[in-house]
Amino acid sequence: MTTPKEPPGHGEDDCAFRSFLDRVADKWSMLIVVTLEQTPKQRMRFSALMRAVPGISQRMLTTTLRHLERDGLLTRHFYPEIPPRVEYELTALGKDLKSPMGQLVRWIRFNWKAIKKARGSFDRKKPGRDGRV
Amino acid sequence: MTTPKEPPGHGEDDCAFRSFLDRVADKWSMLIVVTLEQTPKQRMRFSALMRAVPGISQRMLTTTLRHLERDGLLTRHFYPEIPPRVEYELTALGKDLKSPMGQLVRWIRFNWKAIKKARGSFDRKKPGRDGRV
DNA sequence: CGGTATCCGTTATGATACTG
DNA sequence: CAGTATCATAACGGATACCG
Repeated sequence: MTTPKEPPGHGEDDCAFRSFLDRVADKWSMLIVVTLEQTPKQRMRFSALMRAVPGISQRMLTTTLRHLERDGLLTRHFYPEIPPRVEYELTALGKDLKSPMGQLVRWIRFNWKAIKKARGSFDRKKPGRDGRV
Repeated sequence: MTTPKEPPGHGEDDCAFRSFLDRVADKWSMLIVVTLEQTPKQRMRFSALMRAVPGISQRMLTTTLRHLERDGLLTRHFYPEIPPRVEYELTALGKDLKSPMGQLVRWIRFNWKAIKKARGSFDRKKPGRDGRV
């Protein structure tokens, strides 16, 4: 974002808000937060997260975890053993976020069949306009 | 999404879920849905949305509205007057979504100062690692 | 194990110009 | 007014290789 143009009538506060929306309204961020929410131990190792969030690449997991750490939503616990062990845990702020985020994810899980159906009928009506699956 | 590669061990259901997450967990989608939620008339014209969602370009507004329409979250009412008038309104599904989505947006509005602060202290500790605003 | 660095194709998106 | 079309660019994100 980096304050692209500052739309008139809105200060940097609004722009900052947007940059957080960008971060929080992110697929991987959501999946990681709800995954950490659900684990009984409250903490998960890097490799465990990798397995728990299917489809994520090592690079995206690292990147997203750093962003979440930077935003104060989780903490990284590094144990310099051999082999090294790293555990991630939601902060108080992160635990507070898991409720609204979890609700949204649950909403999608519950309603995606309706969305799928809507997409089907929309594509049938307007074949050439937005046919991308 | 277009079913990119189907990560092993997960059916199309999971993949479909992801594609909806991608769509719903989107900055512009969220801002549009919560904007439509808040308008008293329940409906908004294209130009009104353009004004209500500061910073969005005409192209992104059109694109996002089409996606939301395709997903069955809003309906497009076209009045072939001169000049033409188009109004957008949340469907029942869209109105159902506005609650979890609104909560998330409200959470960010309420907590972004804490996030801002967290970012500041993180960047002070690790200057070279993730300096992007 | 838990990363980091790099390459590189795909997608997202802003700017601009044009139209019914 | 409410788009559509086109272009250029930035950002995303996967694959791969290497490291402490």
